[in-house]
Amino acid sequence: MRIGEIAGEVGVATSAIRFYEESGLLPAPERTPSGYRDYDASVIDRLAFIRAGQAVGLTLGELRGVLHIRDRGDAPCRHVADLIDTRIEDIDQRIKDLRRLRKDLSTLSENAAAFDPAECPPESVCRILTTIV
Amino acid sequence: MRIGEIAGEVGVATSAIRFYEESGLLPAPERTPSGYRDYDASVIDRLAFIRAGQAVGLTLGELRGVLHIRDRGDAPCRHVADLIDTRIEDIDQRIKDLRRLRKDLSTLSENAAAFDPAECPPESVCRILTTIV
DNA sequence: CTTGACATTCAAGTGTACTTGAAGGTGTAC
DNA sequence: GTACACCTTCAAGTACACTTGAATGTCAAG
Repeated sequence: MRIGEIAGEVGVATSAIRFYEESGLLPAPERTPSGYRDYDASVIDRLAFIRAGQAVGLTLGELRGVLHIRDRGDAPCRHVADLIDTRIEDIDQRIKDLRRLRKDLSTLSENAAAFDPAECPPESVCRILTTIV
Repeated sequence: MRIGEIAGEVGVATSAIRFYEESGLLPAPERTPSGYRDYDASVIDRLAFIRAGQAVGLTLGELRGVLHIRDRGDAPCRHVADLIDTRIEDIDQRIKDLRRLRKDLSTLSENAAAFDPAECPPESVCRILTTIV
């Protein structure tokens, strides 16, 4: 299969596929006599895996690690499970940070409603923002 | 005041200050006879404003907009209030997305615990991740 | 008078995940 | 035979907010 077919099948740009090859996420495929990349269907699973990993926020670097373990012949289950758990911790922290930020912004928004622009001194640029810090 | 003093005062790198000037967030300061930047204290408020804005997730582009309004002689209150409200909407969406992602990851993590690596077929790289998609 | 901390400019690098552009070759339908 | 979609490589660009490096100049202390 040519690169365009694969791309259409998986829903990813041909440039992304070449980029993944370049980045060590996909093996270099066979070539037709004229030099076109000639994939076999297995690359579709590999791309599906990459997409699934990205969808849960794993980086290409992390996915490359998983793929290398698989390519070595081992099952990457344990490694993937660890990545997922780390990801969960990251997300919990991110949500916490965002909640706090949201609270601050709500306060700012309330302050803003109560502010009279005519009385806002120019030297601090905008008092609304600095009321919280 | 020289750039290093300002930087120390506000807690920002000298390179960042030069970058802000370059980017139109800070006016070009006076120079000493030898060519050193010679700031007056007002730049400290301006940098404090930039830091406060960044702390609530505003981009330098947005802050530049606010500063330009202030430099035109107007009070940017209204504009800042709008930016804050937009930011709040963004954050609510982000939190929603992250919650959903977290839920998916929890499911994956549970699946992972139940998987036997020995029975994981190599062709899909790692079945854990693709169980959700 | 030299050392060392500080300053200057300009260009280029950082990280992430790609995309875009240039200049060209290939495959197939009409 | 020619149009047109598709493929190739390689370099550079994108967004964001800076940092780093090179080569050089300045200031205060000892």
